Amino acid sequence: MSLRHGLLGLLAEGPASGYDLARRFQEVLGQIWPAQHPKIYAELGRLADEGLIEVDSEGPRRRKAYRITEAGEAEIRRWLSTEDVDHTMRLQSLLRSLFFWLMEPDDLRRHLDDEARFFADAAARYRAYAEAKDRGDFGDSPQTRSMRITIEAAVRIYQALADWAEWAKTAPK
Amino acid sequence: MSLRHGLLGLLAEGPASGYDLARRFQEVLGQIWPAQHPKIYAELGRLADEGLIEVDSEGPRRRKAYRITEAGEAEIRRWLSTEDVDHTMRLQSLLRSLFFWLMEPDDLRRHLDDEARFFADAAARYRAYAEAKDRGDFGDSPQTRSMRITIEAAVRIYQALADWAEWAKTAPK
DNA sequence: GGCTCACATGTCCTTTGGTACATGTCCTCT
DNA sequence: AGAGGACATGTACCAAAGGACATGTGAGCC
Repeated sequence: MSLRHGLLGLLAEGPASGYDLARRFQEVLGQIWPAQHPKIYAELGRLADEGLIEVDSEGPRRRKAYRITEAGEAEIRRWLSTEDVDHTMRLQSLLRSLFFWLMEPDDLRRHLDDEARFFADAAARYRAYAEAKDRGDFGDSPQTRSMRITIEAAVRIYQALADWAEWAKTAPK
Repeated sequence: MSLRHGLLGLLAEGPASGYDLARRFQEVLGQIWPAQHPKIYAELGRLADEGLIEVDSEGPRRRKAYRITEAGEAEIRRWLSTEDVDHTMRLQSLLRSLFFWLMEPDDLRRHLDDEARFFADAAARYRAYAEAKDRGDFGDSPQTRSMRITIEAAVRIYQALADWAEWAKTAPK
């Protein structure tokens, strides 16, 4: 359960509403850490109950922005420095690849083309994002520097998968 | 829900018991597609109810091996060729990297060392596996050729992440 | 003034994943 | 003969994820 810590971490950057957080999850973490708004609102409620965050302001359209508390900041730091990292990935593309031998050659080629395109597009998208950051489009705070590191990981993973899909086309059937 | 199709795919290679399947999931797909035995037995029951698999043989120690049926093979093929791939990954390492700015430099360095080591070890483990396959240690069936492709993906992803962790150490804080 | 759209928050229900617990069986070693 | 360990299957429960549905609000435009 690290949605909890994902929210705390984002709130450590500054106050935000559930809506804001849902959008940030979607934009930055799209495929890498999906989170739907129902889960986010529910978790925010729980975090507030436990005193890890508190209501910062209420705005128009029932908007409710939260702010991290000292207890919350202590908790996210504790998580970052003492909890073990969960390294599971659950990549459906890899699970499927185990069963390529069941596919017709034509289907497989099409599939690998689609996969290569998808991963190359994703890599390109994150690469563009990285370049914008390097140009300074988003300023140069510690937060953006961390984000730059995250983006770099995304670029490298997607590029590795794109290369893999291309390589797989040449592998003996 | 692709545990279902993971099981069907593995059973397409030949009859196996829940225990066998749990071990194969653990060995080959360890971090890439974890599955606990309770889920596996439950899913096997459902697959049998739906006629996608059937009991092949009963052995000592209550062992029950299943065999894929024609309907089951049709279903796995249908899944492979017509269902969209789910590309979500949920990599906790990347989520955490967003919050590196909250960590003390010493903690962060230690963390990146651990991450680099973990990913490099994983890459090495899969690389050794790949080499054994290339030497022909596991024969040369279509199934092992598909497995070789899966392993190649694992090698590339883990290597990319290991390189990333090393790179992150040099990135400006 | 009314329409539409983005903003904003939530409930409810189903599926999936994971942990704990429980049980039975055969083999090997001492 | 007995102990321990790997083999083998399951139940029960809880946490997490995801989709469907519902509702209210302010801004901009025609």
